[in-house]
Amino acid sequence: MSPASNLDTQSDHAIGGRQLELESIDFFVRLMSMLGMPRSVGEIYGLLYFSQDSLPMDQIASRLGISIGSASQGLRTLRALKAVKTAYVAGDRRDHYFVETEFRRLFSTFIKDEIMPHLESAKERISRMEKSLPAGIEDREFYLVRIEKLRRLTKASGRLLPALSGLLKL
Amino acid sequence: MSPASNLDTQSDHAIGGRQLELESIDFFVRLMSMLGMPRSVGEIYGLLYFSQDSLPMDQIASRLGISIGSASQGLRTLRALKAVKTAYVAGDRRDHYFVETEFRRLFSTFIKDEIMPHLESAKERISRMEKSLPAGIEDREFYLVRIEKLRRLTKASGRLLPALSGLLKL
DNA sequence: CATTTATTTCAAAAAAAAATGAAACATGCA
DNA sequence: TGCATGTTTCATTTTTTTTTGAAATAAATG
Repeated sequence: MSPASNLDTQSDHAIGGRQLELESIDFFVRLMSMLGMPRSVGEIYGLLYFSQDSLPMDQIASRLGISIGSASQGLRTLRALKAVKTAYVAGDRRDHYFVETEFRRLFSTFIKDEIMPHLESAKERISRMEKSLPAGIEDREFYLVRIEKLRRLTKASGRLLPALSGLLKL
Repeated sequence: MSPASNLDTQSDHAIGGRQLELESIDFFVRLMSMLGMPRSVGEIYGLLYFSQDSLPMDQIASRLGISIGSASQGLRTLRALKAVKTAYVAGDRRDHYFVETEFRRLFSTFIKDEIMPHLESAKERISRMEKSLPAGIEDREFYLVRIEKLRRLTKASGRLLPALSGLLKL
């Protein structure tokens, strides 16, 4: 049984071939999962990536064979990442979604929203380590050196990561 | 109930205070989980990070309150990442583990082993997309442009990521 | 303003990932 | 070689994450 057997086979118009669509979904499911995103998020982005028309939520759900709950949740995630945007379509009250294809911007949001907050709390945690170091401890130097290493790691990451998307010359 | 309530409270010698140890475990559990590693891997690294002596597997397991199966599996992962090394201890046939603290090297292995293979298969997938593009398709240009964008993304990532650890000035 | 249509929310179910523990396998030692 | 100690493996259990589906909410339309 093919992995895509539950994809809606109707409404195939305006799609550059089912095979391309499947490859795209596969591609982005893997990419998103590397970034810790659930399958449905990759599926949605993958579907939209090769879609010329923007699509409403219910069509996304039915084409992918996922529930509207998943689609709603997945689209929320993608909106937060600025990975999809909505288009107005005259005479239709549904939101129509299309992808942001500038990966540079996408990663930049991802780093800002998903990584930097962790780095912030890491800094606090390192301060707590220093405080929790008993006063008259043996080999105080050993512990201080290792704590300092962590501080340098977070400092360097905090500088490097936001610069990363800028280096991405696509 | 404290999150660390199942940590072994015996054999507390040679540790710079339980609090420091707990903060360290907490720190690395989060860091590793950002890299998609299971909790146990972070726990082990966190325990070893502030340990002056190298520790055998059974002590790691009992101090963390995890099974030896988990410890074995976690140490295998850490060895593969070159994040821990083993030390010979005279008169003891057990392997004794200690951490590699050069994060630069650690990340470099991580990128090479966990990311680059995916990039490789991504390239193949992009080629397949191009092939699966129907010959006489309308708006061929639209699809080709999007495919090309993916290719540039993988190219740029393939160059940037391996260079990353070099940029990490710690 | 009642009705239809679209979307979100969230408890429950399903699926996926991780941990356990015991058996199998190694390995050093008497 | 046979025993004892240490480690890995892997089927099972537990935990965590994701999806579902139905109810609640919101929002446009006649």
